[in-house]
Amino acid sequence: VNFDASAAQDVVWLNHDQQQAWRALVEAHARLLARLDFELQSSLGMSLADYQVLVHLSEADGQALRMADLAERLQLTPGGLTRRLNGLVELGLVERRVCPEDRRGSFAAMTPSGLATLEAAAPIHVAGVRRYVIEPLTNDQLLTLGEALRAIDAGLVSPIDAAPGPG
Amino acid sequence: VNFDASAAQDVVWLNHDQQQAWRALVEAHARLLARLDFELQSSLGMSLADYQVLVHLSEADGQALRMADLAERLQLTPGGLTRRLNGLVELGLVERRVCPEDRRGSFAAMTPSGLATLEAAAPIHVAGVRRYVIEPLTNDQLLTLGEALRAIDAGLVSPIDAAPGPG
DNA sequence: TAAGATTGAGAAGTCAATCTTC
DNA sequence: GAAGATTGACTTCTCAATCTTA
Repeated sequence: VNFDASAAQDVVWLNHDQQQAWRALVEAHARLLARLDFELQSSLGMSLADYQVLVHLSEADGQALRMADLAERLQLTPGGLTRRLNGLVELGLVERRVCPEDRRGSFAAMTPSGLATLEAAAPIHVAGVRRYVIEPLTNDQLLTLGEALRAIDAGLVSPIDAAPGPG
Repeated sequence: VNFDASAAQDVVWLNHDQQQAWRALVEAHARLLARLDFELQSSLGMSLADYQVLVHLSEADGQALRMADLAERLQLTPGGLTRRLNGLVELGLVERRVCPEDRRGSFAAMTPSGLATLEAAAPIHVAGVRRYVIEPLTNDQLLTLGEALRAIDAGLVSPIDAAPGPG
């Protein structure tokens, strides 16, 4: 590991490659998600955010998840998920169910209409991912991209309690 | 859930590696930016969004940029930039200047206080980028990550006019 | 008392309309 | 009329407070 022991005190700047990689992450991500959202929106009137809810539900047992569980997968706060689900419930794509074993909790469950909508949206979304993420990359680049991003993610799983101090 | 191929004639699904890379991009990015924002917020009371404004201004000639130019670099709409700048102006970190050559336009210019704030924030931000992006990766991974993301970005520069048709 | 979900208040962005200047 | 910037109305999220059940 390339560890500068004085890093806590001395600012070590970013070299060119580091700067480029970091900025590319921010910029490419923003443009990519905007494009994928636009394509779903303009073809089916559906947001990428709502699509993601249906994707996660479709992968769950019984196509239903506890609110807290779904919120974690979507990286949303509880309040945020409640409000996002309201829209999906009004559209009839998802329904709430009481949890029989813990009546504080509730399930978000995909409806048949939600499944049909997901099946209509998935080809459009996947085509976008292929077009903008898969096709521009070599197979090697794709593999390393995934590896690198999972390594970054792994370094972030610790809870946010405080900024790392010099100790 | 497995979708019937008849639901989408020419849809080529994503294989495991493709799926992993795409999801890692979304999830790692979200966690990373949340963390970097949190660290700036908790140490200096500054948002990552405001920090980005100062960074772009600091790199410009005269440490000032036209609003439209700055909006494009930040991937913001004109209205969004106007509102973000309001906050920075109230804090005294940025000021508006009339453009002498085209009085429709205006400049966003960094103030001395803005520069001082940027210089205080930069070490914190850079330390976060190093900690969460640079250090978890090998040098080779970092280089390929940057290459791959720039390739993705390059495929997205075309204007958003319509969803790509079957052609 | 605490945990799961929702609600009120507010932050920060978008879109469309507007005002000013070209 | 068109371009640069701002504003009004709205969307979608967060945080903190609340309500319900464990």
